[in-house]
Amino acid sequence: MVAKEAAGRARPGRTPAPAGRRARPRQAEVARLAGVSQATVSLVLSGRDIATGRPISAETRAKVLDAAHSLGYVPDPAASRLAAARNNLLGVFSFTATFPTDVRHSYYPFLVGVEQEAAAQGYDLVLFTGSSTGGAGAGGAGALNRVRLADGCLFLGRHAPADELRRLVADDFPVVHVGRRDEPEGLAWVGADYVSASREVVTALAGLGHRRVLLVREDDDAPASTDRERGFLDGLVGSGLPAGPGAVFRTGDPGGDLTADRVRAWVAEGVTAFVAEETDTGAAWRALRAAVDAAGLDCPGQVSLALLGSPPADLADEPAPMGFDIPRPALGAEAVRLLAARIAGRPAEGTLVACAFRPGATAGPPPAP
Amino acid sequence: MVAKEAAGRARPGRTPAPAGRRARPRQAEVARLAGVSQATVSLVLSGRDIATGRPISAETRAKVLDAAHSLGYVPDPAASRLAAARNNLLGVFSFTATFPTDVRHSYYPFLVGVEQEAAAQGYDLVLFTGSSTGGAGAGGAGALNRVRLADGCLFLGRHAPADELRRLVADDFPVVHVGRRDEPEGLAWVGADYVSASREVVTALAGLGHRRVLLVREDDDAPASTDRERGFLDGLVGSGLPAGPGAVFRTGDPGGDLTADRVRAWVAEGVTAFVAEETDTGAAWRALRAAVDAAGLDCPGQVSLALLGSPPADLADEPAPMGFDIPRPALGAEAVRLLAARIAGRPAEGTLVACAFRPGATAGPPPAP
DNA sequence: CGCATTACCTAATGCGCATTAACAAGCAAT
DNA sequence: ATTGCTTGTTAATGCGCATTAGGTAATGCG
Repeated sequence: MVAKEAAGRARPGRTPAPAGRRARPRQAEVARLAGVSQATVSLVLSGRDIATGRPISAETRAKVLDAAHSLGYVPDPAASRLAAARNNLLGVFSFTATFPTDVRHSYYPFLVGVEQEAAAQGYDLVLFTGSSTGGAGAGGAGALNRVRLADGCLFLGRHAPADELRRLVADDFPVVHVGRRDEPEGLAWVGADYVSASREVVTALAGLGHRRVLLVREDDDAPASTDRERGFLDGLVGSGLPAGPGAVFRTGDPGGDLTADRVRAWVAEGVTAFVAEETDTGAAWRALRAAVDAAGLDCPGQVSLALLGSPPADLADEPAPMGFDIPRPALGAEAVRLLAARIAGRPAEGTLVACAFRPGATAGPPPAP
Repeated sequence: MVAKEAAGRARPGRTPAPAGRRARPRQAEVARLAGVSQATVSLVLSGRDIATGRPISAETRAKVLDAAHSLGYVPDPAASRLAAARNNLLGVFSFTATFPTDVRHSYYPFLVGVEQEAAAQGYDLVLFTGSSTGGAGAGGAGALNRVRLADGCLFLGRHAPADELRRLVADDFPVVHVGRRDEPEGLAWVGADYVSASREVVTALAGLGHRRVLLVREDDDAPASTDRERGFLDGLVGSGLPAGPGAVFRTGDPGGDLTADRVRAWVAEGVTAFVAEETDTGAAWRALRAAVDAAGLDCPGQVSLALLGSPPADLADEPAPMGFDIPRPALGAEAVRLLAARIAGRPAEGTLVACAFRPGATAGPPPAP
């Protein structure tokens, strides 16, 4: 009961205007000062007069603008959103434990592009953090709800909760997922073209002369993994190489982990190149590198390695592996463009963005037999 | 005109309810289904019935909750905020160019504490990004305005715009600044006690036997710099050492930059220990290290170095310098506590938090003359 | 049995803004 | 003059929710 007294709003209740200086002025005050109606103020300030062909005389415009300026009027974003379903705010929600604002964070490069494009489109950004649990959940339906404060929302991460997303999509709330995603029907997304990029890497290896290539992937059926595997197999087939189930190894497969012995065995069978998928942890790549090292194999010399993605930040100073780079900033920017389209009512479907091939220094011709 | 048609809201205009499944249900729908009034729904869902001693029968409560659940009701945060001036959202605004590539993580540790404490207090977090310029600014008054979406807001950074902050404070919007700050009268803040911590470092150096100590600081009059200088000078005086203006060097001072020659000159004059202030870029510390290195001076042996703060993350693997650690997560948590108090209407003033002295490995006794 | 309590619930109102129907002029054409 | 059209402005309404001032039925008390 104390709490209600001095909340964020200057005058919560029906208390009459205070004696001294007015608190934050409303459009009504501006209107009074300018000698016009509140509706006119709204029209002028939102610039909708010209946009909607509802003209306002230059004189009136000036009066209103003067009044607003002298009173220091600023709009209430909550009220705008309530009344018009627009407040020029774009939400960004990521499903990692904490803030993706850390530079080392793998989502960071996306945000760079997101922010640029958002600014270019006249939107401000609002980041919602994923971890908090305490929130306002009256219905308990979930923390995702607060994104409705914004005009639309971007989602980052492999593990966005499908049901909550489905709900937003069903309500026709503008949502764009960064990363390909089939799950909620009708969800818009932007994704990197892992299939083509992976195919290209395999083709390059084949071009160097490799006849047996092995993919090391994690045991996780996210689209990002599936797509890479498909591109990998496509590439094998396209180059006339054997593409049986033996060409793919899942860490966690029955038969144990990725060990030096296993690598030696493969090499003995004729495998001359290894390809690892990239994930947010980079586990597959690390495991592969470790095993090859432990087996005492020289990398560009005896075996070739490639990474279907970019190396993790902490390995940035090692020689760049063959592979491809995901244009993360571009993806972020494209996501914003899609979202803006959704907000404007235009439909939007999934969009693929091409990756850039990276020759790197970890691949060469196979050793002579 | 196309735009208005399919905005974020399911049914923007006065169009009657659609034929098929209803879009996002309102309290009114819940009320209808439960056979009670909308007001009762609000009371039950907000839990305010028991809180305010306004009793609701268990039977009615159950009916309402059932209805809300079966309809999948979720509250509209914008409407909550508008009606009650509360939505359990805490804003966080930082004033560095939003996603700067090199600096960012210096605020990261704060956010860790902020997030934890916010969750503990039942708040969700919303991050506002600083750079965007395109936003809704009808009044042009500024991007800070959107923080009003939240119940209150935390501000991070040395260079928060004073006038915009003043405005929020004047409007009695709950604001807490992380970092000591005098500027807008009545602004609540939490800060680290740089004065005491810096004094302690100087005292430690004096205790090792140093008689002439020099402070290297940036040419920036933020309170964080001023406080460190004051503590530094206090420490000199307290230890009976000379504390004239010659004891402080500002990078950017007339007379040029921090060079190896200059360092040699100081050493020739009898300076045996150097102290650098910490800033978000770590520029002073970097410059000092570089100059000492270039001068060919051995660090713990010929000169002692200390850093008034923590080393930047990219230097984390070097030996830790003498200095102090700012308890950033604790500061963040304390800031949230203050902000929650402000939101609840309790007044809140500035709060200082103590830093932890760090002996480090860059300081030893001065060389024998 | 009349009146004051309590217990429980609802009608009404407004938060600040955007939108729309309606209206008031002004002016051209009939 | 009457009609029709364009231009400029306003009254009225509602977004979804919280809150306050009652209102009604059930109970207690003298």
